[in-house]
Amino acid sequence: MTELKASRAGGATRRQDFSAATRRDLLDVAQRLFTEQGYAATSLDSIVAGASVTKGALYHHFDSKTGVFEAVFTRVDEASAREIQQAVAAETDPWRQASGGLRVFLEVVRRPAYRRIVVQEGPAVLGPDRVRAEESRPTFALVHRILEGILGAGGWTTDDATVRTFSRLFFGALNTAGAAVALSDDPETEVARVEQVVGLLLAAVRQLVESGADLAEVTARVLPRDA
Amino acid sequence: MTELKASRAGGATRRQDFSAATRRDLLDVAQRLFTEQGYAATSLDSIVAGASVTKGALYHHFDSKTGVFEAVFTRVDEASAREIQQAVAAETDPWRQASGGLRVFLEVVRRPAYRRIVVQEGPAVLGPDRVRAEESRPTFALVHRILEGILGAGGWTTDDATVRTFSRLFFGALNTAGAAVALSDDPETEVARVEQVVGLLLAAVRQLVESGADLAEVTARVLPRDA
DNA sequence: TACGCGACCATACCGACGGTATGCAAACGA
DNA sequence: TCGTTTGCATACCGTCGGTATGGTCGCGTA
Repeated sequence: MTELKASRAGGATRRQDFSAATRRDLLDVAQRLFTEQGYAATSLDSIVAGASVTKGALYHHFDSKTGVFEAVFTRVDEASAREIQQAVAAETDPWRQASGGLRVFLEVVRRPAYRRIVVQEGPAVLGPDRVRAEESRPTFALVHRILEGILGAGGWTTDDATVRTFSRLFFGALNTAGAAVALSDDPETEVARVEQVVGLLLAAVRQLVESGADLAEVTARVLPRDA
Repeated sequence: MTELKASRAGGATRRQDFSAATRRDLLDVAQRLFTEQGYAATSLDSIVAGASVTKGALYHHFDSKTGVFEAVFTRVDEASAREIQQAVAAETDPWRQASGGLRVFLEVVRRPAYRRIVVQEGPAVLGPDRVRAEESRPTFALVHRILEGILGAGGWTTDDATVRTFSRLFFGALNTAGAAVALSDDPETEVARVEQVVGLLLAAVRQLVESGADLAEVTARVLPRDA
């Protein structure tokens, strides 16, 4: 991949540089193949062939095929989170943060790597134990923080558990929205529609929050606890 | 599985009865194993062994391993949709329909078969082409119809595409909510939290809808289209 | 009732894949 | 310079999804 591997990138010794280079090459090829063909259809042989190494090298750096996927998954997710974070950090008002973050997220989610690896195949490959640790995912943490700011605004202090549940719901909605956008024939107008709907939801929540209504009471009115 | 197969269940000829019985046995075993071990970890050999047949029988009824999964997927999804449909049909008011449907859905989604096969592994195994046809899924159709009623109430007629996008977002939120509930240490209180949050969202939307506000305008206010 | 036919399924086999055991060379610390 | 360890290559195995082929028994028909 890299013609002459890395020429003293930053590691202490030469050995470490070469090692890190082959590891990076493996991850690059794996990410490409996973994105193009999916996890199941991508063989380890094709990965090592693409990186011009053998399976010995792969199993030296990773413990299994799932391990390779997990490393790719983490890398893609972190890169996306960094990108969104930039847009969020540019604003201070929670609502404007949400606005900017949403726009960048809808941009990121259209990229094949994020969509296929993180959204589509990630949960199935890594399993529920990993999804359980969704709180540790950087993109989710971003959404959670923004929603904390929104729900906390106006002195609307709800307990942490509810905010976390709210974040999970919202995060799930965003992911499926992203999938819908990515698969759409006309992504541009689909993005516009998603922004409208999310805007509607946020506006509705905002109005309710700023009205100072009580959560439990409002909920009970809409979803009556019949006998 | 069934001791003496089916004894003239409903088919015209005896041959068809036996055939349908083995097919059903295969699906039963496959559903159990897919639920317990997941798609990848379930071998066709274990399926045919559980049904006391051979691979010849399996490949006579299905064209591939994915075909078996798809059949199981459809069966589980349809059964769940029927169950939810009953709760929905018991009400006429769209909001009460949503309330009842949500409660049953949160019950269904806690069952391992639905969670693992439909929510967790379905999208990854069947691929985006199938997810693209999400509109054809019975559970989604249910959500879509209810939300049509809600958004259409009060004369709030939005175009079909927006309603569909809204439904997709909401459906995605419900699925992740279901996963969160199923994986929770304390499912009961988690269900309560999800109902609160969904209630909050519905209440907020309801208030906004009934206020007769304009969608585009409201959205623009919350998510400003900066330069 | 004899019979030919086709649905239904069993058996045997193949190539590919994930994973492991072992060997080896070169770079590192001393 | 020398032993050690790190980084990787090679050879191999068990398992799995899928296929090709053959057999058998129920069923419509004459």
